Amino acid sequence: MSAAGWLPERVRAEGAKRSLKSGQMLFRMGQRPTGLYEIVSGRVRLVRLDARGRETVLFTAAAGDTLAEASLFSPAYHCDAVAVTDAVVRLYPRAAVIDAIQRDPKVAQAFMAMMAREIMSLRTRLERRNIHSARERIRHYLGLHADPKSRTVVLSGTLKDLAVELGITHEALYRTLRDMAADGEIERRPGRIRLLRAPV
Amino acid sequence: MSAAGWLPERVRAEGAKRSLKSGQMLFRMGQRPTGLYEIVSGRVRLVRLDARGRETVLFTAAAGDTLAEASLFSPAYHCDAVAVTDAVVRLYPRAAVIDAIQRDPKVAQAFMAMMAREIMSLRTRLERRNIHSARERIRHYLGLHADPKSRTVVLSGTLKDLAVELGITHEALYRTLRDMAADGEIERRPGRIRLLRAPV
DNA sequence: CGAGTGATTGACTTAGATCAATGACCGTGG
DNA sequence: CCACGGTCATTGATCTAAGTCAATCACTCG
Repeated sequence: MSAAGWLPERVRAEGAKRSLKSGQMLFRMGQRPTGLYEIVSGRVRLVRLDARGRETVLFTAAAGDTLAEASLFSPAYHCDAVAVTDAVVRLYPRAAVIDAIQRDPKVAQAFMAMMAREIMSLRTRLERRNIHSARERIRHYLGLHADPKSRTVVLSGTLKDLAVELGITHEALYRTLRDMAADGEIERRPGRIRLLRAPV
Repeated sequence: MSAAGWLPERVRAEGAKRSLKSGQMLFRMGQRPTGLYEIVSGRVRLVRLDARGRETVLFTAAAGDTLAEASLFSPAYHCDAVAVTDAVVRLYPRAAVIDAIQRDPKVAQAFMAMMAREIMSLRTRLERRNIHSARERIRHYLGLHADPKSRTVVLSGTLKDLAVELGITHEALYRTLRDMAADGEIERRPGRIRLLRAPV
């Protein structure tokens, strides 16, 4: 998770929770950034007006995601943030975060490591989206998330969530899993999937 | 670009070019990281053996991409890197990079800002892949890449490259652009596309 | 006990992938 | 200077995997 585990206690303690109703704005383009947001629950969208004047979604943040890291280094928000569900966020004040990073090399190091990991993860997820076949996409996901020892993937959320992550409909996911199980490629148990053998 | 423009001259000068033949390994999982790679030309893949023992692609790096940032903070590579075309990379030694980051807060700041921007960009590209319709995907891209004044997108590469970025076949891209032009939504000129009016 | 959601399966439709062919360029080697 | 091989751009025809719509069952929760 890109949760703010890298932040020192001192700063974490300053994190102020804020509740948003669905549709409510968290911040607006052009405003001076107030800090780093962490989504506690619900979903928040980063939205920008494009060249045509239409709203275009840059990113939909869900629980655990961190928002507006880039704004830490910039004098103004480059997009709007609006809650798409009722949501709770935690705000870590900009000054406190920057101060912690500059004061303590350990914190800076941890912050950079976290961002580097986030980049890796995003690149892998993007790579997965280059795969056209649903089955291959599922294999890509399972192969990388299975525990090497037990060859088992513990599902963190629902199958519907997984379908969203994979970029396919939940129906397609159900059907493909069913087929993979029928082919003896995987074994299904509630909340987990076990890889059985290499496909033909 | 995530090019290493944030690196101080001193370190940049130490960057040693290395040429790879297609298929050649750049580094292997488990090895001690040597530094930060920047792709000059060609393509290099990050590959890992998954739980099933199959090779799974984590990321395909192209010119301008930076490789193995995460390994800067880790004692061993977590995957293999192999050239998929003849390629040229530049290596910035690990010690020099880390030293520069720790010595100069400006460099650290720039590095963090670069990573934050990279994260934003990746998230936006991932968001785009959630869009199912090819036309909407193209709109998303054009809307965000058009110069707001001229409403014009200057294409950096070929249309085939753009199709890859969008995750659709080049045929689908050609056809959709043709249709959008016919509908008066865009205007095409060699190497650039101009947004005309909001779609119905 | 309804209401709400996840899981699952069936039927039907379609956007986009695939396969194929053509013309425009472009560098280059004889 | 030109023919040849290679890539890009483009369009047509065809096919199919996956999306869409819809219904059912199992659960959980207040």
